[in-house]
Amino acid sequence: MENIKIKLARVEKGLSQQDLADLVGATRQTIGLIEKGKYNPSLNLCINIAKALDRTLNDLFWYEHKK
Amino acid sequence: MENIKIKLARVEKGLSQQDLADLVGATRQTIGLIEKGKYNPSLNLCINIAKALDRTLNDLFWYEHKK
DNA sequence: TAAAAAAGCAATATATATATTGCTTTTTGA
DNA sequence: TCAAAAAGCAATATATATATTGCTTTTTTA
Repeated sequence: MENIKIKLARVEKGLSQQDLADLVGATRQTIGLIEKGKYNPSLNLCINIAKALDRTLNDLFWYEHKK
Repeated sequence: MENIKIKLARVEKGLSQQDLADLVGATRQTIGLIEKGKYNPSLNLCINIAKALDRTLNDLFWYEHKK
């Protein structure tokens, strides 16, 4: 499923996918696919994205999983 | 650097590396290297580990990064 | 409403996470 | 204190995240 949280946080900061990609040292395509929920990104990339968007891992990548 | 948080949470639940590996569908070696801080695991694996240990991503993988 | 910017899509190449195997060292418990 | 379990280490194999390139479609804006 799409990761709407990243897209929202990104747009909220007025960044394009390319802008975010540059900030985290990734590719526009990679960012696009992560937002589309078609990737299983590495922890480091997740952390870099979170920092670039002033969010935490939980904010962007954690959903309350029912026990 | 070592990820002491995972090791602590794992031992706290009385699990061996092999036990945790089985729970998350990974290998003992992979768990060991993650605990040693020598891996850049995938988001999915991080999420599975967090769920298996009843923790969140932030609990195990997020350090307060100074701005 | 048209041009520019942003985003989507897809194929191939490359880097690296993860598995597998086998052995050694450390830790634990009877 | 010693045997068994757990963890460390290292080499090779495999799967997959990510990059690269090029083109198309959608969105934005003047």
